[in-house]
Amino acid sequence: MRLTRQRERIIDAVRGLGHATPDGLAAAVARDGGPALSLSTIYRNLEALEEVGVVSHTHLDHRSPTYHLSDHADHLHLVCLSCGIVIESPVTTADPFVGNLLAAHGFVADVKHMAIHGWCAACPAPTTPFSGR
Amino acid sequence: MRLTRQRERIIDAVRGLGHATPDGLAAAVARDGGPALSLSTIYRNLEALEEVGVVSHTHLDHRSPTYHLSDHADHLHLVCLSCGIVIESPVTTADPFVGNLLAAHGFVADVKHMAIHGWCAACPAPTTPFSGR
DNA sequence: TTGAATGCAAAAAATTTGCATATTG
DNA sequence: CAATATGCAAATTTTTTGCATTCAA
Repeated sequence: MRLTRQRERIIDAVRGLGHATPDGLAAAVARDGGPALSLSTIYRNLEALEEVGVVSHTHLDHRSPTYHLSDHADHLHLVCLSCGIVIESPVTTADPFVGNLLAAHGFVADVKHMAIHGWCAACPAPTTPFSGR
Repeated sequence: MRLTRQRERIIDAVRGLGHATPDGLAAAVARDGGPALSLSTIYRNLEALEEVGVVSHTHLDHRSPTYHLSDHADHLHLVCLSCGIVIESPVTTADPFVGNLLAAHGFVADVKHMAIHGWCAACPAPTTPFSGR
């Protein structure tokens, strides 16, 4: 795999943003001084860099995936359905749950792949057991 | 809210499919004998029916949302990243996890909103702690 | 009758793909 | 030099919106 200038810039941008969408990366890269990168280059490189293990992605919502350096992948994400804040929590928080799933279904869960949605401490959670929204 | 013929057909289709994407519903409704429904009607009605509490949606993947009757919303979903199978598990499986999140972050989790991804009993899970994919 | 609902077509938004050109190793 | 990457534009896919027409209550 070649180390191109655009790949370096993308990696730097991912590092700088922490959690970045393809679109957000395009904007960040455009801000770093160099010429803008084609969106297709960004998409193709995120895929390539993920394949090699440099970055990984999570779904914070049902829209764009967000990318981060694989070094920084040791936590799961909590997203508030009300205010949108993203909280990071150590994966160990989910250990008992992961254990239950393994015991009950033989299912090996990767709780980091998709964020857990709900309501943060600052936002009022619906009192009625969630209507599913 | 009016009970239109198309709404009845959509509700029937949701009931019949169990987990249905807007697109899948369009196909199912087209198969029930009557005339096809406009996709915009489907989208608008799913939103309206969810507002009223008749249906709710979950994200099994990062693409289309899947809808089900609210009656049938008492479980969380496990999706295999390898074969795609969808397993339903009682929400109580997540109780300890939900408790941890509340204690540690004051976060009220709705574990049903997004599916938990991982590998089912029949598929080999990556040995290396997941690379994030 | 009349406001809510539908259908259709066009607009958006997010990715993906084809292909000629440029670049790394 | 040769294979890999890039840029651009066009094609896809999914969802949303405007508007004239139809329909349930």
